[in-house]
Amino acid sequence: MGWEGVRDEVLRRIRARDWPPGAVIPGEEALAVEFGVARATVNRALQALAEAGLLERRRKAGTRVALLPVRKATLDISIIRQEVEARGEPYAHRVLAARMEGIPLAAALRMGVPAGVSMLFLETLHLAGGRPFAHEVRWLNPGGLPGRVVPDFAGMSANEWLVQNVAYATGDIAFSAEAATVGEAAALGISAGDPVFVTERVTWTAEAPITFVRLLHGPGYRLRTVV
Amino acid sequence: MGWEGVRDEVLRRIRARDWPPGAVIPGEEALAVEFGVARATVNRALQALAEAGLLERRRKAGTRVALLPVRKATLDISIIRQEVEARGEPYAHRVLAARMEGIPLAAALRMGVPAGVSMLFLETLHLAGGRPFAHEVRWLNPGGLPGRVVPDFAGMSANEWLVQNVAYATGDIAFSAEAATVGEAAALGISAGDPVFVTERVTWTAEAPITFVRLLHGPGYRLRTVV
DNA sequence: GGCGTTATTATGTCTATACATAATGACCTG
DNA sequence: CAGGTCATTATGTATAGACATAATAACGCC
Repeated sequence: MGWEGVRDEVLRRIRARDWPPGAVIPGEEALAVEFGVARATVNRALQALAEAGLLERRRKAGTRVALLPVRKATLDISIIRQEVEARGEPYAHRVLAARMEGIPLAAALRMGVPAGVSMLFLETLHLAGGRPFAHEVRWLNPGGLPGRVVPDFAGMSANEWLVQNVAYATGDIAFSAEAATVGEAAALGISAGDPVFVTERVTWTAEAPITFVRLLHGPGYRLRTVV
Repeated sequence: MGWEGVRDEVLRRIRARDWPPGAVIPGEEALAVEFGVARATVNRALQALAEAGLLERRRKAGTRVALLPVRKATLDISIIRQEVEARGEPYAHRVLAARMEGIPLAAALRMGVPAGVSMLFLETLHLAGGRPFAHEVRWLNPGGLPGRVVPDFAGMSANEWLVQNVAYATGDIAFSAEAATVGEAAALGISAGDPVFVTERVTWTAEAPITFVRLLHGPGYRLRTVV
């Protein structure tokens, strides 16, 4: 029995309530003996279950079944082009605006910089099969970029360029539902006031804030967790 | 240097483009020698980075820096009561409807059962500080529950009861933005057509589908990733 | 009894070694 | 040259043993 086998058996016992919520389960040593494996193998299995939120582990106190397991859902944040192509539709994008501009307060707060700082403002429309798929508004901090060089984003969207050139950064993401403004509705080909799915993302490197992007998807868009 | 140290150093080299996207990085053995640790320690570090989507590993082929790293965002799916209380507001809920009913096609498709099967239909309003916080519509399969016993959900919401009693199940989650119907708007105290943030969740155990729930959050709600 | 100190203990991690597994690339054969 | 076979190789996993760490429980002191 490998560590996945141990994991599955422990999971089975949790689900079967052999070990009810809140109960302390046997120690790694005991389980290792029972399953006939090394303690390290049990450790790997229990760590995986703890990571998933089903077990709570504390040194000395032992391992217990989580009382209110926090289910962790994971989302794949992929490039919009990939997302569109995965639907079997041809991707295209149009840059609607690209200019240096002082950033407004809302964006400044999220990026943790003073309002009014000059950044590159980008407005982009992403198309799937020729129809509007997502509307993107972005502030980009040129000072945080390698070589401080910014391409025009005609050939490659900022989304994709950043992933390839400033990738491996950290960030926060928030999702919400909002009513489309007149301008947003026009870009997406919907009516003002229609509900839009909003993704807001802030990206930093260790040194500097990189970008704040606000992405709008029109009606019909669904964001799904990966299994 | 522990495995986290190795992970951080590898991450640093990726970000610094010492190892550019697509490049094959040295093998575990070589890195172990370089860092002066055991191969198992390097393995742990590289596995963590592969899990995060920054490295791609294949037996024999080696480890390479991901060309288009798929960033994985994780969400904590907590109990609504906890979510409300975390905001410092008192939680309450009201069961608006609870009756056996044949499930409609949309719910049947998502649960993978024939339409019209009789299930418990629940409509619940979750309140934060006395104001509507979320509107919940749920179909619950009594056959999948332990002892086939279903409480009334006056004292504890179905949300919380399920987590405690049928927990550790698997599920799919999808998010979208929709316009509130007249009935939904009335329940949430908003206007019909206002954008609502919709969470749809299907839950199974190994044996049977358990529940399909559609959760509506009014304007102002934001779903955030955990760091 | 209250409180600070110490011993104990379960998990966390590292090591060295070994074998398993998958996939590549070279080799061989028709 | 096409196609199949096999050796090679990097990762995947298991092992026993050891020490580190954190947190509880026991102890002793006042």
